[in-house]
Amino acid sequence: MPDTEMLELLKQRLQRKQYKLTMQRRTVLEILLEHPGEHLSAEDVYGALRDKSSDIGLATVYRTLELLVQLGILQRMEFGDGCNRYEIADIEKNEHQHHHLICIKCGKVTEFFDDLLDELEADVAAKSGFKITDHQVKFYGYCKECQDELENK
Amino acid sequence: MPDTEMLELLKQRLQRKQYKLTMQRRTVLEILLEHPGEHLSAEDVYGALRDKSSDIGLATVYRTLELLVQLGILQRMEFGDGCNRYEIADIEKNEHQHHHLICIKCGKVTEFFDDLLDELEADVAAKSGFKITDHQVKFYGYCKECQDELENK
DNA sequence: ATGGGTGCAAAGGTTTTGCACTCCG
DNA sequence: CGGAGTGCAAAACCTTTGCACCCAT
Repeated sequence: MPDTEMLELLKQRLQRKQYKLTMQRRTVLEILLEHPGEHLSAEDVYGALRDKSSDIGLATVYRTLELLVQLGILQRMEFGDGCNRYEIADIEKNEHQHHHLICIKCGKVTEFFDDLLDELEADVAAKSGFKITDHQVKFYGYCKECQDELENK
Repeated sequence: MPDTEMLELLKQRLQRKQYKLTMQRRTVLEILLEHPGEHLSAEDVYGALRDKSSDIGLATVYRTLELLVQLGILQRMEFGDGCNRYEIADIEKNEHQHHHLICIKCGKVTEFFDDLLDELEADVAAKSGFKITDHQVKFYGYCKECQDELENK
């Protein structure tokens, strides 16, 4: 989805709930759009803002990130390093889902696209009675580089 | 796996790394074994310990829980309520994997057993080059009770 | 103009750490 | 016995909150 469409989506979803479109909200979304495939923490976003000489308070960053999650524009996640991380959500339903591969040696997080999970989701919904709206999958293991390092010792 | 076997496993894995078997470590494991299917936070464990008039410091509870995770005896997880939670890990490889269903309305967390994920895991490993050692799956949605409540309004 | 949004600083909650003392191996 | 493990309190972190001021609608 192009950046201009994302801004449009933000406007729509804010309006629907009578929220205001402020410079801060637009700028935080911009930062996330400029870092695809990364998983930014509130502090990361705050840093990126200062680099842009955009003066937005840290509390506002926290508030905005959570708001964008509520609007379904961002997805919140965490990889065990003690803080929440955010990235642009997979908006289109027919888009490939993406999961995370977390290296337990170097900590690197990479993305993996796949939709084998649809089957599992349907199965879970049928058997459990839950009405599933979202899922999150994390795989832990050793990335290629760390495997090589381990072998060369 | 019976409780006595888990204690045996703890002894083995501690010994292998030259760690000591202390009363505190045994007792924390006991607490976790006494709460199957729950997802205890450090504070929860600390509370359960005081109920048992077992006097263990909160810092030790934190240290012990992390140690047990390193030993592969516990699994760490979090459900977005701001603290880490722990439960006995699925030790046997041929055991059914268990996933978590998190109600986004009432917050209830229920377990779901399934091993459809083996297929996905193999696929991910083949395509990504990651050597996968573990995975974690969370489904978000509405539990049966909350669905009913929403319909009756 | 008016109520939601923001910035700042303070407070809150969870987890980690430093250090003297304890106790397992 | 010696060093890992523990308890306590303090510190470190991330995140939330109260309040006066600002600015989209």
